[in-house]
Amino acid sequence: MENKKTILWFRRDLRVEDSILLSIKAKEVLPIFIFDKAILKSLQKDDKRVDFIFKQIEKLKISLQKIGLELVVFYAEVVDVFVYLKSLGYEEVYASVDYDNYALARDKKVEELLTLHRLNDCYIYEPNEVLKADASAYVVFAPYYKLAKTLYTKEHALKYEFSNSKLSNFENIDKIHEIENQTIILKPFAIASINFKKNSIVYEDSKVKLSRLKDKIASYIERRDYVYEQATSNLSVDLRFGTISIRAILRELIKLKKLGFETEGFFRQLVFRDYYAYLLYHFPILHTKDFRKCINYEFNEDYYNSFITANTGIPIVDAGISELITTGNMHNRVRMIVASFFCKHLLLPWQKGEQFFAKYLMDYDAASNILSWQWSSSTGIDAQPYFRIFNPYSQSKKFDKDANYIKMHLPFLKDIKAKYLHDENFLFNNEIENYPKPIVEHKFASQRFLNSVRK
DNA sequence: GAGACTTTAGC
DNA sequence: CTAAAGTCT
Repeated sequence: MENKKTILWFRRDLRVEDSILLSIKAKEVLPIFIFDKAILKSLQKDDKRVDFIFKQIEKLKISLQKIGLELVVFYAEVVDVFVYLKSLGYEEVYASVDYDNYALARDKKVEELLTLHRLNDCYIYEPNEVLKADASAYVVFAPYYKLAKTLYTKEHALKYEFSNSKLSNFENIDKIHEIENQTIILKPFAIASINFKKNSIVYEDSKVKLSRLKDKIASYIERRDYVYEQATSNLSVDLRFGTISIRAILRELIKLKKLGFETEGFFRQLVFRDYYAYLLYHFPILHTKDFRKCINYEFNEDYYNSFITANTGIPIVDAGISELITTGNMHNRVRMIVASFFCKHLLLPWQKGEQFFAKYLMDYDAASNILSWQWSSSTGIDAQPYFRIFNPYSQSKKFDKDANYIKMHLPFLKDIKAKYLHDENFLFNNEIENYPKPIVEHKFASQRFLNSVRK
């Protein structure tokens, strides 16, 4: 290792502070980031995530310069980048783990070219760290969590320091290196060079969000489901791209605990995120297939189109879809409500809903998204029991009592009394300007779903 | 507002 | 035996 030319491949860890990648000791290192053509080609040119990532890459480049390094940015197919770097004498690459199908297939191809070292930078635990006595994986969260807690040590929250490795010599370091047909094309360092549009959104700094956790943590468990309140951490997008280290969050929790705050509820949610990545790692079939229960889905295109255009006539559902499309985010409780509605009331296959979320969510994470949809549809491992069907009206009444969330995202409903927006009878029997009547009736849809479960 | 509904891993 | 992001009566 000592004499090798080493690539540090940033992907889900777009930061300098507390980076396992930068703690790697090597003779000379080349930090890189790849705008993957295989992924980008399927996205719309104004995709908010690409804009977000580009802005993080600009920040990362500057942060790396401050410690004597540079970031080389590629716009290419991943394999083409490593063929090129191999031709320049690079022999090994370090990168954070990624367990979704696309990432696994991509990494396998990279491994055929160079030595790939995987780093567990994104999760608290290693995938084989929390296992049953017979060394198999847990399929129920409660016992997984119980063991995970007892295994948790200070080491899990360790802060990694920069190894002071020296930068490898590389030309045109300030350009974007596009590779097309084995040819390098040098382009200016701008989002237009990867054929995407700049967005005017200003993203909140992850450290600011983390510092705000102190004000939220005490009431987190009690308030996090109230969809109009800013009671959640909003850190999911930072965990997705590694603009904050999971260990930095753990250290913050340790600090808050010392100050006397009850932090376990939030910690448990972080472990849930770990657990979902762990399940996808141990049971890759979950990517696409129903695991436990099977549902006789019917793909009704009218239902689907009503759903994705926020025209189901159920206010909480349409408000959620509206939030997703306009902001790239959706409150977690609303994600559960709309996913349940999609699978159970509309009898649409969860995979279609998962893909729809994937298209818009800023914090899109394959493991969290797939496993959450599998939970909602009652088809996954440790999923919601199939007979438990969310009543969207009860849910909105409970978690958006004054309909503030609904009215924020569907402003044309602002003059309707909140209680009517949670009232199925009212919505069925009254005309609302510019708004359709509900496309399904709750009781009918629930019954239809139960009849569609293959036992 | 307490109890029924209902499944099953894991200890 | 316990636990699991709920609903309905």
